[in-house]
Amino acid sequence: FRVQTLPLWEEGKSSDTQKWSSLEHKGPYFPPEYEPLPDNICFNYDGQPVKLSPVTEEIATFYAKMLDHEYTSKEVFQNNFFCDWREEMTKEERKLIKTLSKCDFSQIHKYFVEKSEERKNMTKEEKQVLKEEASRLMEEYGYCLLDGHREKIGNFKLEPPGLFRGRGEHPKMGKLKKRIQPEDVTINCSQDSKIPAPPAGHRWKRVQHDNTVTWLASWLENIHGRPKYIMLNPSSKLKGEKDWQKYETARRLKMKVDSIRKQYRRDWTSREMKIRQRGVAIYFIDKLALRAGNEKDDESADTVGCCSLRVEHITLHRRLDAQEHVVEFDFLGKDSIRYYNKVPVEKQVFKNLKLFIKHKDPEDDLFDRITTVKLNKTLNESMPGLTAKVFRTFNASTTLQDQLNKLTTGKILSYNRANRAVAILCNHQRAAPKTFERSMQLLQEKIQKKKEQIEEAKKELKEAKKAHKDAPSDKSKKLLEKKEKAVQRLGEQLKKLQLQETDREENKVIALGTSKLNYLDPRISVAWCKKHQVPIEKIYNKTQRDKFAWAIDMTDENFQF
DNA sequence: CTACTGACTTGCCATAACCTTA
DNA sequence: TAAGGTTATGGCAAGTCAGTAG
Repeated sequence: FRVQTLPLWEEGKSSDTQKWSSLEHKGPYFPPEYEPLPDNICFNYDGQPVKLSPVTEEIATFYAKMLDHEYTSKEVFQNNFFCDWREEMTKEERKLIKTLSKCDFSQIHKYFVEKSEERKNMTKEEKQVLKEEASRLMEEYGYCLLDGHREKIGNFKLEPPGLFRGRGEHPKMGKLKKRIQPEDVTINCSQDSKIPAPPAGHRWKRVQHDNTVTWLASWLENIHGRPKYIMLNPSSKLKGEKDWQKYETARRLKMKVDSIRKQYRRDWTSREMKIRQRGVAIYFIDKLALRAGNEKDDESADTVGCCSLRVEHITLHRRLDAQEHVVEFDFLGKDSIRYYNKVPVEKQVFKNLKLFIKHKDPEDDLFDRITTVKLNKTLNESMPGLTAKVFRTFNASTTLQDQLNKLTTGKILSYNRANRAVAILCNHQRAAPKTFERSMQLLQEKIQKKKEQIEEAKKELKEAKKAHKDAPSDKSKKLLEKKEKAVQRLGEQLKKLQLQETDREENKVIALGTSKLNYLDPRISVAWCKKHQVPIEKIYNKTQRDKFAWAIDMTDENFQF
């Protein structure tokens, strides 16, 4: 028995590091074995049909399936693929197949296009069978038993082999992602639980019983040699509590942020360069919601965050568009998403930036005296648990709360607007939907139609007015009122459509999902829904409601972030 | 300090599932 | 009832950050 007097973040290590006391599961689900192509489907080399060994053929199908994608035309992709492919070939195949451009995958490609077509054209019954099969799988492998509770697993299926794509200009694009064997997989579960059985004829790499970690299984992916894990679904208690804790940390920052801001402003004039750099970096992280920006190796796409910004990523403008001390940012961030922003900054920041870039080449680090580790150490001293990413959570949630407090209408569109403000702050982008132009056009046609209807209704109203004036009667009065109402109703409908149009237009390249799922304290949204009697289903779909069950459960309408 | 590893969160996208409309 | 559009879900890549060894 222990009375909990310390706040979560100061609790002793033992309770902080132990993640469960019992864990039982079925192990990962392995993707089906490779099914060789039918004999009539042929790979051709230099105009001649070649029957490939199963291993070589499988890899060929990976490439063939991707043929419509633009990236198969990239040199890096082709070279990586061809190199890895040749390594898996038999001696004879390797001797024969020497040039990718002589490889003809078109039959294989066509075969898979037809197959996917067939799948699309399946009957309802056939689809039903598949669905049942999937739910059986989910039932068997999709859940674990954690501390006696049945919890959903996030990704119980192992990733199938294929060709690595990566995001942006990734130097490893096209490399072969190998099939994971049971012998590659480490199982984590409790000692006294039923140990999952490896597939027949195989054994696990290892079975361990480590309750200081939350994963159920892990393996090393061969592209970067980094571990991957099977973990719980966000709806689980374990993840939910962690999520709650994250927002509580952000709320503690809210109490502390004034003094932290004062401190980093003082740091701008420090005698020590590293302290000045740190002060400016934290300012960027706070003001612009930049990510920390860990160092990266050159085996991945060239992207940066705050600490890894280079001189070439900023341009300083003494004046720009009637503003003073403007910093123009232009760099690729996480997932190679472009960050482009022109920001007026404090004069002292501007001065410092000038100093930081002095005598440097474009490809030199802007902040050469600091690292994310040092920066986070400083932040942690200001407030326990504080790291760079907490600022993103804090600023995102604060923005949502402020916006919702400002907009009092309680309409979904207002909520989306607030959500959008956050997404813009965090630079959450998406590719414009393929159907965007078309759906926009459809909406505009609808609006046009509505306008015509209004014209018509107005005309009718005018006539009714005249009729009522000429020969007033109960009937004419009623008609007049009816027409007035019709005009009003149509007007409202038009307004709604136009609002929808703006909403959609503004959302064209902005992704709302990421902030909703990862940055916005769900209690803000739950409270807003309660206050305005908006059903929570309008804001959160089923998955989201499951993930935020903890917040839906505990929050009343008075919650403020 | 740096380099490296491991565990966990965050992020965009393709496609499946669903829903509306002609 | 199929076509076409929209939304939900799964997939997996790519970040963050702590810990450890040297």
